[in-house]
Amino acid sequence: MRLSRYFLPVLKENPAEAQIVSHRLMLRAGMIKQSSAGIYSWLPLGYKVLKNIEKIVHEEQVKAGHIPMLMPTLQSADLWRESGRYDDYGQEMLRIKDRHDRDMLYGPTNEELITDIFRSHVNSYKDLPLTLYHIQWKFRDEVRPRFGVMRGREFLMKDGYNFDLTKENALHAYNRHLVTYLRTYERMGLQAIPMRADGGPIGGDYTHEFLVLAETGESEVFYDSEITDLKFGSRDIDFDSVEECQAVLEEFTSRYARTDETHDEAVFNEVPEERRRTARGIEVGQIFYFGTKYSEAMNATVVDNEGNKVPVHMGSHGIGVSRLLGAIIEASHDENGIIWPEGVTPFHCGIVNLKQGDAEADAACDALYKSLTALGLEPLYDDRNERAGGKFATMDLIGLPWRITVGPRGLKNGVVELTSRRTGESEELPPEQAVEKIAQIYASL
RNA sequence: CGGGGCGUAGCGCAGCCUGGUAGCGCGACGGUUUUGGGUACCGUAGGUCGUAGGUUCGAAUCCUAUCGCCCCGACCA
Repeated sequence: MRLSRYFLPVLKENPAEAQIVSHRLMLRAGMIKQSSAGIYSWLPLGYKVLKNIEKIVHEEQVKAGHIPMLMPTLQSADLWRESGRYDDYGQEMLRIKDRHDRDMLYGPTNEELITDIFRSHVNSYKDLPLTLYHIQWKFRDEVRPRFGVMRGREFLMKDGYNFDLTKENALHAYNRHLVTYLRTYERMGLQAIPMRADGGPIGGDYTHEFLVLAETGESEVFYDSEITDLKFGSRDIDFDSVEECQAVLEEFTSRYARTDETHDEAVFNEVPEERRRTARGIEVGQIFYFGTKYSEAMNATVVDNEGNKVPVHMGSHGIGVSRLLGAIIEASHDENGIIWPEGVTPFHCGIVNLKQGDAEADAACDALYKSLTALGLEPLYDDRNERAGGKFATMDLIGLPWRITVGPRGLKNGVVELTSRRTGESEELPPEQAVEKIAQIYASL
């Protein structure tokens, strides 16, 4: 993409409404525009990152055998009356009447809908196990939306639901989700720590929240410092293997790690003092096993191998897709702007032409652009007639992890400059080597 | 929902107390200049001061109502 033809409304000054760094940077980098309290338009750059995150979530779910689908945002109140949550949910639920005066609602979550779909079409234990998920917009009418997309009223969320014959099978699904979530967050350049959580209104004894450590996090967290040394890495997991998934669960959840909701000072004090950490965290996902709570209320049953009608064991699992943008920025930025991890960056690299209009520089940039594109990479070429300082400032602000700087001075020696946004380190290379190096970096992800 | 604050040009703000021709910086646009980290100068455009009502000869300014937004707290898959 040529910047002169793109839509990237960057702001030089900080908008008054934004207090925390991710919100400020998203507004300044032209990623979002507030439409009303807690509701945002996603401008092209923000939309690109949102789609990249969504893609990673999909890929990891599909790898584990979970099946994508899509349920509507607007739901009938009837199903919610059946589960008993129409009255329980309170004012957070946006209630709407249609022209026939029927009660509708903008879904804050989808347990009711998915359970209804399940019971309509699944009757036998032979159809289990089954895990369905979707990535869809949700609406929760928060009393006080804040922190930009981190606590909006409208937000994009992946929510998945597993249906199993037995508790054991459902717990395997739980573990499988834990594994997929660890991989998902790592691919986005995040360390998200599974912490024992509170069941909340959904209930359930088995639940973990995934927390990204950040000063601006809403939850206070307590953990054993050994846990931050754990990496999932590129290990291969057989998702059908109960033992393998269970082993991952044990590896990642056996050390102390809890939010303030479940924190137990006495247990915490058993951790050696030098390893005890207190910090703040951003919740970016949660997994639940809640047994037969919804299946019983909504009559979602299967016939087992002895001919008995039994309620299915269920769990639900969520990832806050839109919230992740804020979380990633909170975890990865500096005073000049965002620093995107390679896994989610909106463009693979930037090309800065220091002297627009100089025939040699223009030609070198065009050539770089072509070679990168030919390799399947997407560069953002700043071809505006701006001064170098302005171009650098824009690139730093929008946070592309790699930048190729092209100017007449370097071209005289046959080199361009390749700069890492994260470290700020530069090296001078012939253009084709710079392209190759970037290609290698992305190929190794 | 309790407490606090703010709505004046695209963005950031001053002016309001003490009523009298609506300002500044950045940005945009045109030009000159400059060109390796937000260059300098000249010029231009852009606001019925959130909205409605009231007081007044006269309201951005005072009064009332209302809408919106932000912050702290409570709340929160």
